[in-house]
Amino acid sequence: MKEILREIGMIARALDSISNIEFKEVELTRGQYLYLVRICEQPGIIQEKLAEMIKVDRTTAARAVQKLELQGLIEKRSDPDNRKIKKLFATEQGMEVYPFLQREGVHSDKVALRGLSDEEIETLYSLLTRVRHNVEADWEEVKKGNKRQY
Amino acid sequence: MKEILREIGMIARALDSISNIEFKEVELTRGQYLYLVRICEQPGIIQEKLAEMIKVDRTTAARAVQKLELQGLIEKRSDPDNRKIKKLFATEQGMEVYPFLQREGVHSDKVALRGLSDEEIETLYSLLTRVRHNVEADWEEVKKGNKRQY
DNA sequence: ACTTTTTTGTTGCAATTGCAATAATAATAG
DNA sequence: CTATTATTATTGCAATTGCAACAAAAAAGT
Repeated sequence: MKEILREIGMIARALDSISNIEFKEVELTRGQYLYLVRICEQPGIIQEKLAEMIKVDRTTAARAVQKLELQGLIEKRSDPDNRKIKKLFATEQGMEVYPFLQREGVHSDKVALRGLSDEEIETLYSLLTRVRHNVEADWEEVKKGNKRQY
Repeated sequence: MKEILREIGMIARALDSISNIEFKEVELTRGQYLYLVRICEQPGIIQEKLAEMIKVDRTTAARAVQKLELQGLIEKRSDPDNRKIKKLFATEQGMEVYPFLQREGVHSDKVALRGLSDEEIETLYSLLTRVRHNVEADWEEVKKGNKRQY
Protein backbone atom coordinates (compact mmCIF):
# COMPACT_ATOMS: atom_id res chain seq x y z
CA MET A 1 0.00 0.00 0.00
CA LYS A 2 2.95 2.31 -0.55
CA GLU A 3 0.79 4.41 -2.83
CA ILE A 4 -0.55 6.29 0.15
CA LEU A 5 2.77 7.94 0.76
CA ARG A 6 3.09 8.78 -2.90
CA GLU A 7 -0.28 10.43 -2.91
CA ILE A 8 0.79 12.48 0.06
CA GLY A 9 3.99 13.47 -1.67
CA MET A 10 2.19 14.51 -4.82
CA ILE A 11 -0.38 16.56 -2.97
CA ALA A 12 2.24 18.27 -0.86
CA ARG A 13 4.48 19.19 -3.76
CA ALA A 14 1.61 20.43 -5.88
CA LEU A 15 0.22 22.62 -3.15
CA ASP A 16 3.60 23.95 -2.17
CA SER A 17 4.31 24.77 -5.76
CA ILE A 18 1.02 26.64 -6.11
CA SER A 19 1.58 28.58 -2.90
CA ASN A 20 5.06 29.59 -3.90
CA ILE A 21 3.84 30.94 -7.19
CA GLU A 22 0.93 32.80 -5.66
CA PHE A 23 2.86 34.34 -2.79
CA LYS A 24 5.23 36.12 -5.11
CA GLU A 25 2.44 38.65 -5.33
CA VAL A 26 3.22 39.49 -1.69
CA GLU A 27 6.98 39.52 -2.22
CA LEU A 28 7.53 36.16 -0.58
CA THR A 29 10.05 33.79 -2.11
CA ARG A 30 10.02 30.02 -2.03
CA GLY A 31 9.16 28.51 1.31
CA GLN A 32 8.92 31.71 3.26
CA TYR A 33 5.18 31.46 3.76
CA LEU A 34 5.60 28.32 5.82
CA TYR A 35 7.54 30.17 8.46
CA LEU A 36 5.67 33.43 8.38
CA VAL A 37 2.22 31.94 8.97
CA ARG A 38 3.43 29.99 11.95
CA ILE A 39 5.17 32.95 13.49
CA CYS A 40 2.03 35.00 13.05
CA GLU A 41 -0.01 32.31 14.71
CA GLN A 42 2.41 31.56 17.51
CA PRO A 43 4.16 34.76 18.47
CA GLY A 44 7.28 34.11 20.50
CA ILE A 45 8.05 30.75 18.96
CA ILE A 46 11.75 29.97 18.56
CA GLN A 47 13.57 28.87 15.47
CA GLU A 48 14.21 25.38 16.71
CA LYS A 49 10.55 24.64 17.33
CA LEU A 50 9.66 26.14 14.02
CA ALA A 51 11.94 23.73 12.21
CA GLU A 52 10.53 20.85 14.21
CA MET A 53 6.96 21.83 13.37
CA ILE A 54 7.58 22.31 9.70
CA LYS A 55 9.87 19.30 9.46
CA VAL A 56 12.74 21.00 7.87
CA ASP A 57 16.43 21.15 8.69
CA ARG A 58 17.40 23.53 11.49
CA THR A 59 19.75 25.44 9.26
CA THR A 60 17.13 25.85 6.58
CA ALA A 61 14.79 27.39 9.08
CA ALA A 62 17.62 29.61 10.30
CA ARG A 63 18.12 31.03 6.84
CA ALA A 64 14.44 31.46 6.12
CA VAL A 65 13.95 33.30 9.40
CA GLN A 66 17.01 35.40 8.74
CA LYS A 67 15.61 36.51 5.43
CA LEU A 68 12.19 37.27 6.85
CA GLU A 69 13.90 39.47 9.38
CA LEU A 70 15.95 41.28 6.76
CA GLN A 71 12.77 41.95 4.84
CA GLY A 72 11.27 43.45 7.95
CA LEU A 73 8.47 40.91 8.15
CA ILE A 74 9.48 39.45 11.46
CA GLU A 75 11.60 40.42 14.44
CA LYS A 76 13.92 38.42 16.69
CA ARG A 77 13.80 39.31 20.35
CA SER A 78 16.35 38.12 22.86
CA ASP A 79 14.97 36.70 26.04
CA PRO A 80 16.45 38.11 29.25
CA ASP A 81 15.70 34.85 31.09
CA ASN A 82 17.40 32.66 28.53
CA ARG A 83 20.22 34.08 26.54
CA LYS A 84 20.30 31.10 24.24
CA ILE A 85 16.99 31.63 22.55
CA LYS A 86 15.51 34.27 20.31
CA LYS A 87 11.79 34.64 20.22
CA LEU A 88 10.19 35.41 16.91
CA PHE A 89 7.41 37.90 16.28
CA ALA A 90 5.73 39.18 13.18
CA THR A 91 6.15 42.90 12.62
CA GLU A 92 3.30 45.11 11.59
CA GLN A 93 4.35 44.68 8.01
CA GLY A 94 4.38 40.92 8.49
CA MET A 95 0.94 41.02 10.00
CA GLU A 96 -0.28 42.93 7.00
CA VAL A 97 0.43 40.11 4.61
CA TYR A 98 -0.94 37.46 6.93
CA PRO A 99 -4.58 37.83 5.78
CA PHE A 100 -3.49 37.12 2.24
CA LEU A 101 -1.76 33.95 3.33
CA GLN A 102 -4.88 32.94 5.15
CA ARG A 103 -7.13 33.51 2.21
CA GLU A 104 -4.88 31.51 -0.02
CA GLY A 105 -4.84 28.71 2.53
CA VAL A 106 -8.58 28.66 2.82
CA HIS A 107 -8.90 28.51 -0.92
CA SER A 108 -6.41 25.69 -1.32
CA ASP A 109 -8.28 23.88 1.36
CA LYS A 110 -11.56 24.32 -0.42
CA VAL A 111 -10.14 23.11 -3.70
CA ALA A 112 -8.36 20.15 -2.17
CA LEU A 113 -11.38 18.92 -0.28
CA ARG A 114 -13.92 19.57 -2.99
CA GLY A 115 -16.42 16.76 -3.14
CA LEU A 116 -15.64 15.39 0.31
CA SER A 117 -18.41 15.37 2.89
CA ASP A 118 -17.91 16.90 6.31
CA GLU A 119 -17.67 13.46 7.74
CA GLU A 120 -15.07 12.37 5.23
CA ILE A 121 -13.05 15.46 5.98
CA GLU A 122 -13.18 14.68 9.67
CA THR A 123 -12.08 11.11 9.03
CA LEU A 124 -9.26 12.20 6.77
CA TYR A 125 -7.98 14.67 9.30
CA SER A 126 -8.04 12.17 12.09
CA LEU A 127 -6.23 9.52 10.07
CA LEU A 128 -3.60 11.96 8.88
CA THR A 129 -2.91 13.12 12.40
CA ARG A 130 -2.14 9.59 13.38
CA VAL A 131 0.09 9.06 10.40
CA ARG A 132 1.91 12.27 11.15
CA HIS A 133 2.57 11.21 14.71
CA ASN A 134 3.98 7.93 13.51
CA VAL A 135 6.24 9.55 10.98
CA GLU A 136 7.37 12.39 13.18
CA ALA A 137 8.90 10.04 15.72
CA ASP A 138 11.04 8.39 13.06
CA TRP A 139 12.00 11.71 11.56
CA GLU A 140 13.38 12.99 14.82
CA GLU A 141 15.38 9.83 15.33
CA VAL A 142 16.84 9.83 11.87
CA LYS A 143 17.62 13.53 12.11
CA LYS A 144 19.61 12.83 15.27
CA GLY A 145 21.70 10.40 13.27
CA ASN A 146 20.07 7.18 14.46
CA LYS A 147 19.45 4.47 11.95
CA ARG A 148 16.13 2.83 11.32
CA GLN A 149 16.30 -0.90 10.86
CA TYR A 150 14.27 -2.96 8.52
CA MET B 1 -10.03 22.72 8.22
CA LYS B 2 -6.78 23.95 6.76
CA GLU B 3 -4.93 21.69 9.17
CA ILE B 4 -5.36 18.80 6.78
CA LEU B 5 -3.03 20.35 4.28
CA ARG B 6 -0.53 21.11 6.99
CA GLU B 7 -0.55 17.54 8.15
CA ILE B 8 0.08 16.45 4.60
CA GLY B 9 2.96 18.87 4.29
CA MET B 10 4.55 17.71 7.51
CA ILE B 11 4.27 14.06 6.62
CA ALA B 12 5.65 14.62 3.15
CA ARG B 13 8.64 16.64 4.30
CA ALA B 14 9.46 14.25 7.11
CA LEU B 15 9.35 11.20 4.88
CA ASP B 16 11.28 12.87 2.12
CA SER B 17 13.91 13.92 4.60
CA ILE B 18 14.23 10.37 5.93
CA SER B 19 14.47 8.89 2.47
CA ASN B 20 17.12 11.34 1.39
CA ILE B 21 19.25 10.49 4.38
CA GLU B 22 18.83 6.75 3.96
CA PHE B 23 19.47 6.66 0.25
CA LYS B 24 22.89 8.14 0.60
CA GLU B 25 23.87 4.60 1.44
CA VAL B 26 23.15 3.79 -2.21
CA GLU B 27 24.92 6.88 -3.55
CA LEU B 28 21.72 8.74 -4.31
CA THR B 29 21.58 12.45 -3.58
CA ARG B 30 18.57 14.50 -2.63
CA GLY B 31 15.46 13.77 -4.63
CA GLN B 32 16.96 11.27 -7.02
CA TYR B 33 15.04 8.34 -5.60
CA LEU B 34 11.76 9.88 -6.70
CA TYR B 35 12.74 9.68 -10.33
CA LEU B 36 14.59 6.42 -10.24
CA VAL B 37 11.77 4.36 -8.72
CA ARG B 38 9.32 5.60 -11.26
CA ILE B 39 11.62 4.93 -14.17
CA CYS B 40 12.19 1.43 -12.85
CA GLU B 41 8.47 0.87 -12.60
CA GLN B 42 7.53 2.46 -15.89
CA PRO B 43 10.30 1.78 -18.38
CA GLY B 44 10.06 4.07 -21.37
CA ILE B 45 8.44 6.96 -19.55
CA ILE B 46 9.49 10.40 -20.76
CA GLN B 47 10.80 13.28 -18.71
CA GLU B 48 7.75 15.40 -19.14
CA LYS B 49 5.40 12.77 -17.75
CA LEU B 50 7.78 12.11 -14.93
CA ALA B 51 7.66 15.73 -13.84
CA GLU B 52 3.89 15.69 -14.10
CA MET B 53 3.63 12.56 -11.98
CA ILE B 54 5.98 13.75 -9.31
CA LYS B 55 4.64 17.29 -9.39
CA VAL B 56 7.88 19.04 -9.86
CA ASP B 57 9.08 21.65 -12.32
CA ARG B 58 10.03 20.37 -15.76
CA THR B 59 13.51 21.74 -15.50
CA THR B 60 14.05 20.16 -12.13
CA ALA B 61 13.14 16.79 -13.55
CA ALA B 62 15.44 17.46 -16.48
CA ARG B 63 18.40 17.97 -14.21
CA ALA B 64 17.61 15.02 -11.97
CA VAL B 65 17.32 12.74 -14.98
CA GLN B 66 20.51 14.16 -16.43
CA LYS B 67 22.37 13.31 -13.27
CA LEU B 68 20.95 9.82 -13.05
CA GLU B 69 22.16 9.27 -16.58
CA LEU B 70 25.63 10.56 -15.82
CA GLN B 71 25.81 8.20 -12.89
CA GLY B 72 24.91 5.34 -15.18
CA LEU B 73 21.71 4.51 -13.36
CA ILE B 74 19.40 5.24 -16.24
CA GLU B 75 19.60 5.58 -19.98
CA LYS B 76 17.90 7.91 -22.46
CA ARG B 77 16.81 6.33 -25.71
CA SER B 78 15.68 8.33 -28.73
CA ASP B 79 12.50 7.21 -30.40
CA PRO B 80 12.67 6.75 -34.18
CA ASP B 81 8.94 7.49 -34.47
CA ASN B 82 9.13 10.73 -32.55
CA ARG B 83 12.32 12.70 -32.60
CA LYS B 84 11.12 15.03 -29.88
CA ILE B 85 10.99 12.57 -27.03
CA LYS B 86 13.56 10.53 -25.15
CA LYS B 87 12.41 7.40 -23.41
CA LEU B 88 13.94 6.61 -20.07
CA PHE B 89 15.09 3.20 -18.90
CA ALA B 90 16.90 1.99 -15.84
CA THR B 91 20.25 0.39 -16.55
CA GLU B 92 21.36 -2.83 -14.91
CA GLN B 93 23.11 -0.79 -12.30
CA GLY B 94 19.95 1.19 -11.72
CA MET B 95 17.94 -1.96 -11.38
CA GLU B 96 20.37 -3.19 -8.78
CA VAL B 97 19.54 -0.41 -6.36
CA TYR B 98 15.82 -0.66 -6.97
CA PRO B 99 15.21 -3.42 -4.39
CA PHE B 100 16.75 -1.23 -1.74
CA LEU B 101 14.43 1.62 -2.64
CA GLN B 102 11.53 -0.77 -2.44
CA ARG B 103 12.47 -2.08 0.96
CA GLU B 104 12.82 1.41 2.30
CA GLY B 105 9.46 2.31 0.86
CA VAL B 106 7.79 -0.67 2.42
CA HIS B 107 9.30 0.15 5.76
CA SER B 108 8.26 3.79 5.66
CA ASP B 109 4.83 2.60 4.75
CA LYS B 110 4.72 0.27 7.70
CA VAL B 111 5.87 2.93 10.11
CA ALA B 112 3.52 5.57 8.76
CA LEU B 113 0.45 3.36 8.90
CA ARG B 114 1.23 1.74 12.22
CA GLY B 115 -1.91 1.37 14.26
CA LEU B 116 -4.30 1.83 11.35
CA SER B 117 -6.63 -1.02 10.49
CA ASP B 118 -6.84 -2.40 6.97
CA GLU B 119 -10.12 -0.67 6.55
CA GLU B 120 -8.76 2.65 7.74
CA ILE B 121 -5.88 2.33 5.33
CA GLU B 122 -8.28 1.68 2.51
CA THR B 123 -10.34 4.70 3.47
CA LEU B 124 -7.30 6.92 3.74
CA TYR B 125 -6.04 5.87 0.36
CA SER B 126 -9.34 6.48 -1.30
CA LEU B 127 -9.74 9.92 0.27
CA LEU B 128 -6.22 10.93 -0.63
CA THR B 129 -6.69 9.91 -4.21
CA ARG B 130 -9.64 12.22 -4.47
CA VAL B 131 -7.75 15.07 -2.86
CA ARG B 132 -4.86 14.52 -5.21
CA HIS B 133 -7.12 14.69 -8.23
CA ASN B 134 -8.56 17.95 -7.01
CA VAL B 135 -5.18 19.48 -6.39
CA GLU B 136 -3.53 18.22 -9.51
CA ALA B 137 -5.97 20.05 -11.73
CA ASP B 138 -5.16 23.37 -10.07
CA TRP B 139 -1.45 22.65 -10.13
CA GLU B 140 -1.44 22.17 -13.88
CA GLU B 141 -3.37 25.37 -14.40
CA VAL B 142 -1.14 27.44 -12.17
CA LYS B 143 1.96 25.93 -13.72
CA LYS B 144 0.72 27.07 -17.12
CA GLY B 145 0.57 30.58 -15.78
CA ASN B 146 -3.16 30.78 -15.18
CA LYS B 147 -4.36 32.45 -12.05
CA ARG B 148 -6.69 30.91 -9.51
CA GLN B 149 -9.34 33.25 -8.21
CA TYR B 150 -10.65 33.46 -4.73
C1' DA C 1 -0.19 23.71 -47.53
C1' DC C 2 1.16 26.49 -44.11
C1' DT C 3 0.69 29.03 -39.88
C1' DT C 4 -0.07 28.86 -35.11
C1' DT C 5 -0.05 26.40 -30.88
C1' DT C 6 1.38 22.70 -27.98
C1' DT C 7 4.74 19.43 -26.54
C1' DT C 8 9.32 18.16 -25.20
C1' DG C 9 13.91 19.20 -24.16
C1' DT C 10 17.80 22.13 -22.66
C1' DT C 11 20.83 25.90 -20.32
C1' DG C 12 21.81 30.34 -17.57
C1' DC C 13 21.06 32.35 -13.46
C1' DA C 14 19.55 33.15 -8.68
C1' DA C 15 17.77 31.28 -4.98
C1' DT C 16 16.59 27.72 -1.33
C1' DT C 17 18.17 23.49 0.98
C1' DG C 18 20.85 20.75 4.06
C1' DC C 19 25.19 18.54 5.94
C1' DA C 20 29.37 19.60 8.72
C1' DA C 21 31.48 22.31 11.78
C1' DT C 22 31.54 25.97 15.30
C1' DA C 23 30.03 28.48 19.19
C1' DA C 24 27.61 29.69 23.32
C1' DT C 25 24.38 29.04 26.88
C1' DA C 26 21.41 25.98 29.64
C1' DA C 27 20.40 21.57 31.77
C1' DT C 28 21.81 17.31 33.68
C1' DA C 29 24.87 14.17 36.10
C1' DG C 30 28.53 12.69 39.05
C1' DC D 1 30.20 22.36 42.32
C1' DT D 2 32.11 21.02 38.28
C1' DA D 3 32.04 18.13 34.13
C1' DT D 4 29.46 16.32 30.65
C1' DT D 5 25.53 16.51 27.64
C1' DA D 6 21.76 18.75 25.31
C1' DT D 7 19.82 22.84 23.29
C1' DT D 8 19.86 26.81 20.31
C1' DA D 9 21.85 29.61 16.81
C1' DT D 10 25.08 30.60 13.11
C1' DT D 11 28.17 30.19 8.80
C1' DG D 12 30.77 27.80 4.89
C1' DC D 13 30.19 24.94 1.21
C1' DA D 14 27.97 22.05 -2.33
C1' DA D 15 24.08 20.70 -4.10
C1' DT D 16 19.05 20.75 -5.69
C1' DT D 17 15.26 23.76 -7.24
C1' DG D 18 12.72 26.59 -10.37
C1' DC D 19 11.80 30.73 -13.35
C1' DA D 20 13.00 32.74 -17.95
C1' DA D 21 14.34 32.13 -22.21
C1' DC D 22 15.47 29.41 -25.83
C1' DA D 23 15.14 25.63 -29.38
C1' DA D 24 13.15 22.03 -32.23
C1' DA D 25 9.80 18.88 -33.46
C1' DA D 26 4.86 17.49 -33.52
C1' DA D 27 -0.06 18.50 -33.48
C1' DA D 28 -3.91 21.32 -34.40
C1' DG D 29 -6.26 25.12 -37.01
C1' DT D 30 -7.37 27.68 -41.06
